Amino acid sequence: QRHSEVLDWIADQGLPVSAERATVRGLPGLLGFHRSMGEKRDKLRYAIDGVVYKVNRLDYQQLLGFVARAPRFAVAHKYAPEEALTEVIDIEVQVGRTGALTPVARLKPVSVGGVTVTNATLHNEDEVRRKDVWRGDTVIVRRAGDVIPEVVSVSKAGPRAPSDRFEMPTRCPVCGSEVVRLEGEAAARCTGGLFCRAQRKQALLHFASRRAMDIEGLGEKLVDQLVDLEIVRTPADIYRLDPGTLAGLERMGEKSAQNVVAAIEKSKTPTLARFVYALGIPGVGEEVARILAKHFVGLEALLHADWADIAERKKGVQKENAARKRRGEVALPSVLEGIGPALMESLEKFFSQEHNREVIAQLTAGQGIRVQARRSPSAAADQFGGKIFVLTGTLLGMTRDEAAELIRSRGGKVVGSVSKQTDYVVAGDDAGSKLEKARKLGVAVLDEAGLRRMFEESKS
DNA sequence: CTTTATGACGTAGGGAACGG
DNA sequence: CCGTTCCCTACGTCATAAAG
Repeated sequence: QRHSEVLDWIADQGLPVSAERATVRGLPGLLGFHRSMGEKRDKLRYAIDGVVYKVNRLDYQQLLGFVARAPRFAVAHKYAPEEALTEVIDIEVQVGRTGALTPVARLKPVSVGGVTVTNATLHNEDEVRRKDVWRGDTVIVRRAGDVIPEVVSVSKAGPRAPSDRFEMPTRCPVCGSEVVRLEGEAAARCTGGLFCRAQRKQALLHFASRRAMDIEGLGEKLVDQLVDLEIVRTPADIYRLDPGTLAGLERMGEKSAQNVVAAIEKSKTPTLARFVYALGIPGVGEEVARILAKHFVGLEALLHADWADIAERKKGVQKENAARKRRGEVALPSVLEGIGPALMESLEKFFSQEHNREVIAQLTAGQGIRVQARRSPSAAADQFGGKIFVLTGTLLGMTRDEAAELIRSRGGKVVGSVSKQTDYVVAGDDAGSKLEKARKLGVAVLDEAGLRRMFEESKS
């Protein structure tokens, strides 16, 4: 957090101390500690990027709890990241998976915070205007949070010729399709869809990625070759690859080709959630895909969904619930909770395009991909009946992702932080604060063996 | 309105395997 | 055999979307 945000945060806690009066290891004031550590920073035998303040009373910690990614009883106060001056050699445009055109500053290589920075995203057209960055300008660069390169501001405007100004192209630099920027959106987008090489490549990479179809070895360079040589046009073509074709490509030997083919074979029985995520529908990430997979029995049901009707019903339920709330009655379950109008429109659009339906048909009918149907509500599937799990520490026999999937498949829910709502905390090696919190709240704690025993029980 | 969740972005660094 | 190339992931911030 930045300085002012930290002050706000401390003020917001409603604690009986102020930032200046709170003490840390005998030093007066959090900010004083921050300052004194800042002075010692260079002399330390290790690198630090800031200081963490924690509320050191367990009852206050409990009160404050957690949000998804962070505790609310602790906050990082970072030192201003190192900055450097460099020149903007060019501002180019990148085409992403969803067609978004992202301006990227190509920089004269410069060392910032221990790494050499040569590129920095400028996010979108408005951002370029706001920072008023032109080609040839000298800019201040830093690594936001000491990680991601960022152009802070222009330090000295270069000799600016009219052609040095960044203009968002009106035609996609890769496929030449029209570029549009929709009302209220920050991104300008290529309308070429999957006919655009750049979008096709990104879509294929996403399709194959670990959290989607998990085809190991199908990376950027390989996809580049496959698309440029027109060996692969759609995800379905991936499943037509044979070792001979692959082995003929650059940097691909017999071994690599075999490995890729084996990985492709292994990917043929995805869960519905993974398959939907792999399709790369705009706005549909892992979480939304999971919600859809839970709601629809299988792929067929999803393909035949009447989105206008669902949106209508959702609105109806929301209205009814507002009325019920006024009357103090129990609310009805929401229709497709977590999926609003914007996402429904995106889904409707994706599934109404003939091209997309064709690819899905090829994958499932032609290439033998069997999307796992949801299991019928057997005893096993419902074993955990909505019980809430938190995973912490390192598991030995399985990864945390695998454990999470197993729990979900049995009707359990996996969340990121421990609260009174949590039913079980599964603690692996080196479990930290979550385990402490579970003990504090009296939440049941399982070790890996205990979790496995629960899985075993569900089989019988 | 506020709060919460999520995806996109760039670089380093480690493991696997290519190819001379 | 060994230098080189490729794949993959973590990390922090911000924009955006949904729900409260």
